[in-house]
Amino acid sequence: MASQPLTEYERKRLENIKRNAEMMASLKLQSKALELSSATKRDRIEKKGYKITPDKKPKSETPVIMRRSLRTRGLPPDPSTAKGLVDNILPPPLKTLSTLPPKSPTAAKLGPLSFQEANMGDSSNRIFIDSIMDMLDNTSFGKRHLVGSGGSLDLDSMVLKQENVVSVMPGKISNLRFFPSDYRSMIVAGDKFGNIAFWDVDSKGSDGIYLYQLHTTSISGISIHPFNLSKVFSCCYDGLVRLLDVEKESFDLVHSSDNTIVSLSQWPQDANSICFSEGRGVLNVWDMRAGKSSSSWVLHDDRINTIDINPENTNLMVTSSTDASACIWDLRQIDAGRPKNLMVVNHKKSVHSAYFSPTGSCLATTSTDNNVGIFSGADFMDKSMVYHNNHTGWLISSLRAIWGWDDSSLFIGSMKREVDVISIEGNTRSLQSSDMSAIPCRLAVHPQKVGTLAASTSGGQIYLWTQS
DNA sequence: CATCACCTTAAGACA
DNA sequence: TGTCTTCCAGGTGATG
Repeated sequence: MASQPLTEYERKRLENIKRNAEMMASLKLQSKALELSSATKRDRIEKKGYKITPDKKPKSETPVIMRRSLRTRGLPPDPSTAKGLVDNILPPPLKTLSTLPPKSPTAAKLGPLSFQEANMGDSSNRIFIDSIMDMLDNTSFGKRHLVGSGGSLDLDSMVLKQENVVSVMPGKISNLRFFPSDYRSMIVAGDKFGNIAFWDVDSKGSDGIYLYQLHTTSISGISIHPFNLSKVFSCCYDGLVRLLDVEKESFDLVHSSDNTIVSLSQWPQDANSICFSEGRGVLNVWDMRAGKSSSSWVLHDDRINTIDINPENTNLMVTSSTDASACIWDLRQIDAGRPKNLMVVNHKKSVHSAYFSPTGSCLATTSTDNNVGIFSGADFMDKSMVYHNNHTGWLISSLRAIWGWDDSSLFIGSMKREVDVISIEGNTRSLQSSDMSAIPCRLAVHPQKVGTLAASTSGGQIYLWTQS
């Protein structure tokens, strides 16, 4: 501690901070359970009404309330949130504040989290479990990609029905995925409060949304194994990686780190390994059986935002990084202690995503330098840069171009509250709907259902586009 | 060179 | 309707 004399003001401020810290510490655990039940009900009750009329909600409180109570009660143990809380009480100097909350490595539970204690919603764990089980039992795995159906997708037939504008969770959605099931449409989404929501789209009833808090800060990645639907992983800036275990009715702890975990991926042919990025540029390959890292490489100079494995040649991995590059690696060949670098894509600014196309023969990158890079042809040598406004600021999740159901087009959210569709030739069209009242920043396509696309917002909503 | 303060931005809550 | 808070982006410009 510096030995500076404290002014009256400063002393008071410190008291407040201390008080807050104590309050948070004491509430940390129990408040979670408390939140769960209280917030839960509200959320659930509204859900239906909210679902149908996203514009207004007269008497009933929307789930958003939950967000508020969460923070007000000091649930979040992490420093950044604590800072915000203190700021509310004492406006002026945030300067010293940043130093005050000792970077506590989060108060996350370092162990499995039961459905019971993680459930933030009103929905029954039993129904959730049954739904998942039902999906596991009835999903068949044929060819994963509907390749070759080129041109079968008619954008004009894609619609956003009003009932498919749904508020599934309180916070900004940072990630979403479809379960790769031809039997059922189920979406998993993660938000900035560490919540994971499962939306069972086909359950048209009042229920169908299951909300769990697995983490303490923003979810940074979700991965579902393409052929093993029970392998649902989540990772978070809080340094944890968790795995859904339906049979044990819990979210297991796979790994905990002092560093942030930024992205996560799996190999199509191997359900016993995962890989995730950690801190500034580190990539870990994790052996699930051994319960430890089997490889760890520094691949970038800054955070790795996405990791993607080539579906055709699973030795190829592509990473995108804040260091303004995206790289393709050959995992078979180790070169100077790390995988051989086959290709570097240079952008002028941070690269927020890099994804292989469904056939694996193309690559798409998205950067805040306002370009979407498209690479095709032999060794991805045919390159084109398509201008696209990717400037989101920090309130909206960065935009990421994802591939549709074949190699012909990319989908990416637009600041104009539209979903832009970029053809591989570089032409841009867009999906528009007056029901998209917010920016659809993160997207996901249903692997088995052509024309079914989900877009998420900073307000916890999902727009589900379908083919009419 | 590394760290820090500050600003931008959209969206919901609230007055 | 206007105002206020958000907050792990990222650039810029100042400071140590």
